[in-house]
Amino acid sequence: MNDTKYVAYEQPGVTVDLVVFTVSGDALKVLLVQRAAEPFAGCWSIPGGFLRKNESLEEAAQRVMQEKTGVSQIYLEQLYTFGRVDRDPRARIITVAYFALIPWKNLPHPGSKKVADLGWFAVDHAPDLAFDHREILQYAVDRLRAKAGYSNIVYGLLPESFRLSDLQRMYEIICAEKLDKRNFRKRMLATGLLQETGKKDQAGAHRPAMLYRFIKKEVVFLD
Amino acid sequence: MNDTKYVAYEQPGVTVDLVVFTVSGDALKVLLVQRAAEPFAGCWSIPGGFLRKNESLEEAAQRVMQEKTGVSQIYLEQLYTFGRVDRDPRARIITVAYFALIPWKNLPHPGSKKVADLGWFAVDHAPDLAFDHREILQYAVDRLRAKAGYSNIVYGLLPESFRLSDLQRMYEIICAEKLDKRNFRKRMLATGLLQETGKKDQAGAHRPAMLYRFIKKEVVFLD
DNA sequence: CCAAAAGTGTTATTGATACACCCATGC
DNA sequence: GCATGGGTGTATCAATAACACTTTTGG
Repeated sequence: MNDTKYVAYEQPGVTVDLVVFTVSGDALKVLLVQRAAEPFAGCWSIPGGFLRKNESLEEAAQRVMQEKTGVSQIYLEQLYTFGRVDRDPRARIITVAYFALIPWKNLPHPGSKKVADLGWFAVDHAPDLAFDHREILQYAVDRLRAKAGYSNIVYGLLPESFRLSDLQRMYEIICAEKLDKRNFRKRMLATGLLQETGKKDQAGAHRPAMLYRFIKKEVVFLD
Repeated sequence: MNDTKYVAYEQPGVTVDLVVFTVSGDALKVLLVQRAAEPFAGCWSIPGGFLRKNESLEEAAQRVMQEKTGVSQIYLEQLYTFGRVDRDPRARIITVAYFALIPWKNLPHPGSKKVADLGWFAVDHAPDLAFDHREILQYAVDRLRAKAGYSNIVYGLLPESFRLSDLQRMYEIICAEKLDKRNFRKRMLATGLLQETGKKDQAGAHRPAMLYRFIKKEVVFLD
């Protein structure tokens, strides 16, 4: 870094935007906020906020997450930093985008809440978005899809314990392709990342399923 | 993004830092600048500069590259944005780090130049670095090594035309492992990304080598 | 007893790895 | 003629992909 002027008033604004994913029903969904003020009043957008003096980028992202969903300590990953000169018509703003994964069941009021101006949208049927948020969303979806293929990242979308068929459903929904049950189970169990809980799920008129949990609560690259 | 205050003087400074790699001899090297002023005066650091009002992040990175090496239009990729609160003792600064690849032969005065306060260092023997630049460098090296494995990214380190043995050397130096010549050639030619130039290199007391070029001048994922 | 999801192995195909000799040139 | 790097093919092994039936439960 150079020692050019440390004049803060010359500096752009810095925000943190959060692409929050969940899976509910049979769709990958993203959390959006309806804007109240101009520009783009009434338009949907990705939730975000300004970086504060005494917090790191990661802390800002966790704070925004907490403010919007009431949930903390979830999986967050820095995605990309967007800095087109005219991306905000009011002022020069650069935004550090993060993406987050959260199990549908862990959300405070699953489905019913409909807090004020927040909404969950299937990523394939999202409305028009403010600013360059369409681009940010697309970037996040691409990254999630890619990363699902070579990591255990989907653990962030599942509750503490789950059936192998739940896990398979996550992969199928995220990557939008059907998988073979036997090969899938073989491969997953071979990773050594899963552990039987000993408990069995019982819901529905069929044979009960063994419940599993992830041994590591962090992203690991497979193979 | 929220509509909280657009007060620029509350905002952190934004810089762009550039981890510039090249391969020379048998080592992966990085470009460093020796700092003149405090803090960390005399200490080596990653080159960078403040983001200007009328340039995007990418443009700023290309400008810094031009300023430091005299080279433009090279492969640049955004790496990560670093924002620890105390990463700069003077003021709150967040930095968007990029990494760049450049063929040793394309540098203005290969080796001899030694422009002022610039130097090339083997990444495995880099000196202590200012600020959090050690962390940034490590992040860049990890990314380059990983990406070499599943993309054609090394094209950025080679001149327009090159021998297959040059290409193999790049992989071996970057990933620090020896590769089998026949398997390597088979795999590379199978990607369909290489094209014979028709010309042959002639340098040295041995059979001349066919020169190849990359068909695509962009990063492509393999397999 | 019927519907619905759980659970379980084998074979075929494909891709990855290991490995050694002859060739063209400059000196 | 010898030293130097260029160029080539095959056999083995490992990973992946394709594929169908039996089990346990609730109603």
